[in-house]
Amino acid sequence: MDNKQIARILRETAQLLEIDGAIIGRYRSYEKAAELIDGLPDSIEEMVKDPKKLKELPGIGDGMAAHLAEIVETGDYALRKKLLKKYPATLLDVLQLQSLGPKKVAFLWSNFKAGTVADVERIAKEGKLRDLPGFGEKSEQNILKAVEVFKKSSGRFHIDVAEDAAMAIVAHIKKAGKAVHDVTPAGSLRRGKETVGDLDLLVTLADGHTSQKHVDALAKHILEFPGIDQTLAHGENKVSFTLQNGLQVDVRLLEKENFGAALLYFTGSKEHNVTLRGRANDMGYTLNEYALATLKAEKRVAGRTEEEIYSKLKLDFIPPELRENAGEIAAAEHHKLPHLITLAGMKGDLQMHSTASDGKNSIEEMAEAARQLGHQYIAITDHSKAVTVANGLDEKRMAAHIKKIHAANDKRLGIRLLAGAEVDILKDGSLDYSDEILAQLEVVVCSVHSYFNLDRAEMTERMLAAIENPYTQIIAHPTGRLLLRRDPIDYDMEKILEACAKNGVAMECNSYPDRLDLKDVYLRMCKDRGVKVVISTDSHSAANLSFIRYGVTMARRGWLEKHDVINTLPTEQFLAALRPKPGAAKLRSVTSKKAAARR
DNA sequence: GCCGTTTTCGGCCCGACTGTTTTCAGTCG
Repeated sequence: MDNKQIARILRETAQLLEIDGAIIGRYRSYEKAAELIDGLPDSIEEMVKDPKKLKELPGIGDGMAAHLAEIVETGDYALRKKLLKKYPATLLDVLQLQSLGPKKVAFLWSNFKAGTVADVERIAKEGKLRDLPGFGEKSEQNILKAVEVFKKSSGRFHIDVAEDAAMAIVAHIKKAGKAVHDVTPAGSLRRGKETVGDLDLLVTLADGHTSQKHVDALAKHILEFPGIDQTLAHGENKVSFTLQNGLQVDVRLLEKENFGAALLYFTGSKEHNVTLRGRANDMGYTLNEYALATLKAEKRVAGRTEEEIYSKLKLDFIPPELRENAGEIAAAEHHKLPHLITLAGMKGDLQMHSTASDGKNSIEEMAEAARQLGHQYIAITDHSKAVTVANGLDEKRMAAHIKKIHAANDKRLGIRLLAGAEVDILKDGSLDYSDEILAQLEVVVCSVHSYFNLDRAEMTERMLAAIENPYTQIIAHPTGRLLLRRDPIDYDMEKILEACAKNGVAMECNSYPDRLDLKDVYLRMCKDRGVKVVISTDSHSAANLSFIRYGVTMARRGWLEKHDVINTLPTEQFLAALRPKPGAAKLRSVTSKKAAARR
């Protein structure tokens, strides 16, 4: 059982304990243990073998160590089982409803045996909620709205949708003129999470425009944004609203003096913040969204920038993409943070489609758009024949298409065009083209588009067969996930990455906002295991090529540095870093033998 | 349940906002 799973079990325990009315400290200790384990580089499964070492971890005592041992051994533990006898697991769904917290959930459970979202909806619709203590007509309405949000979706949005909305709102707020010093997106958008639950925007007030009168006027202006569906809150320094697509937006109005503390606070993640505040306490400080201050005298020591707060906490500056409490704080303390890859470092794009299959633009149009982005090379990778719905190319068409790509390359378009294909990995793991065609391709990108539901063992075998095929160079959108729509395919990632490392096959970090596949944890595994990564867009139009910025963001979330990603290399070096073609490998070994003979 | 050079008992991150209350509990991020 990995750390994430253990952390989830502990977090669930904390929530159930809170519903159960446990005192704050008791459930906090489970939350804290979950936070700690979530961000721990070492495996708990290993650590339970040595209870003494386990108990050296802050927040792990005798009790928690015993729980952990039981969880690792049996997959569950007595306390959680006991709680789940008392309360249904579906109460955790109810707890997710906006405006319902542990107290009210417990109340509804004990008085109405309301254990599911559907139960709560029914009771609210019958109008039974409004007369209960602590409830009223308004909270009844809010709960019904929350039920709708819960039913409609996971309540999350693709990163491009969130980014577009943020840009539009920022532009609107800036129209307020000289009252606004700056507008900065924070929250999960700033951390580059692949989906965003709500938008957090920080508005810093210009000097001389900080009185409540000014703030009120500005808030009024913000609430005139044309895309607003509903205003949720309108306080002294915060306005919240939902957009017509359901995305919730929180805008905070603050003084420049507090900007750094607020940015840190509202960027999160929550777990990162909690850990930072704990560290602050240990060092004799207290940290809130206004400042870092001394605990005793409450004397302000930092707050204008994030940099000065990290510095006072004796930490290197932590890039937002890393703030997930996944070991970044320890790394910052020991000056071990990675030098993250940047968009400017990208030199090519290895997956895109043209009008030959399901793309919207010609080879030349894709080339020109890529050149304008500053790329030195791109691979045109249209679909193979198995993907009939995408007008995949059979061998004859592909042979002609390869010639067409070479011909376009000869036109000297200011960018190197590589003849590639996105070759389907068939059900049995074989590739959708003959070796003859594969040998003609300069870049062979392989991916799964069918039979997503094979069992884990079969899927692992299928992927291993594809990776061991000597023509395979890159595995595209490796888990096949579609964010908010389709779960990743299930296989043994450890085994797959081991095979990739052994065979020199690169894993794709897919930049398309619906995919963003691989996820951060797997990218980090690639790095740790020496698996090469390429960042590609999977573009289906020239406009999509700029999506590469999302891929770079994901790579940063995966702690990747320039040297981890091979399409940061110039053309010839990149080609040399790709897995050599079977013919080329033979050639190379012959020449090296000759060289050896000469010596 | 954990922790301690102010504490072995009494705290646990912290402040804003809402809605239901008439001074504050509950929720949220």
